[in-house]
Amino acid sequence: MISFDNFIMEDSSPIYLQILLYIKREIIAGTVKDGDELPSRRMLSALLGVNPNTVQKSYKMLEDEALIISHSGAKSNVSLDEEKKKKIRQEVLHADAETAVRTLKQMGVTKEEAFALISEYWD
Amino acid sequence: MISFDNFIMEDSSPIYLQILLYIKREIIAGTVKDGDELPSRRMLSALLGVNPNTVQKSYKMLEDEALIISHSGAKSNVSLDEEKKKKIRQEVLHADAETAVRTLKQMGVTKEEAFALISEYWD
DNA sequence: TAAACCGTATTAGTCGACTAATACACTTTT
DNA sequence: AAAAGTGTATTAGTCGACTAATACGGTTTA
Repeated sequence: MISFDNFIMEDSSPIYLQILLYIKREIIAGTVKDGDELPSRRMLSALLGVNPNTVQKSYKMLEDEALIISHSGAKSNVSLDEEKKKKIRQEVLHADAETAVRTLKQMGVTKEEAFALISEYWD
Repeated sequence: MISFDNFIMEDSSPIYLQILLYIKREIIAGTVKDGDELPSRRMLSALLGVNPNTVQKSYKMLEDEALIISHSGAKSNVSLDEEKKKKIRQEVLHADAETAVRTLKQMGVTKEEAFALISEYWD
């Protein structure tokens, strides 16, 4: 069962996108594997304090990307192979790194200062 | 006059916040200094292709934080001292670094891999 | 001085994100 | 078989972000 212990809700970004990204990042980390069971829409919505429809929207998008499979009436499961993993790794990791570099560079931070910052906030 | 050449509009985040953050990051970079002139609401909205009210909202929030001063009828100007600069540096740089580290760590990236990633996307 | 720009404000409307309540058919569990 | 949980769908409504059009008075500029 996928854990949402480390999920932190931001504002200024749609919740359904945050849930979507959280799951994708867990897939990249390898903590979520092929066949893993997802929490039900109702359970997760109760856990996060959001509406079931919001979770449903996240799950629907994941299903449209063929990253999960929903069996009507039963639990939903993760569906992964190496190709899919490589694809979302490229997609999410790329975007996150690019965004981080772009904002840091805009603020005039040098590469060495960036390393120092990363180190500082890593622990 | 503040330049918006490097401004890239994202979706999934309110435009008025993106403009606000862009200006704060330019202040941190030092490319925007005390007394600098801001583009007028109408000019910037035309440049970015958004509604004048959206820009007005960004400027109003900057004025509420005393980072800019608006003279009714005339141009608006940046208002900075060392204390303000230190404060927003702490606010924005802190948040950006923290977000970057949190997402990278969630994806199972090690500190060394993070350095390699930053290096890769830096140029 | 007159034109052109400026900041500010108001009103109305659209649209997406999200909530709320409910229903139905299917699967699993007891 | 019955109960509980599940995915899916529908309808209605709220709320914030954003657009659109317009107006007014002050400042700058030619």
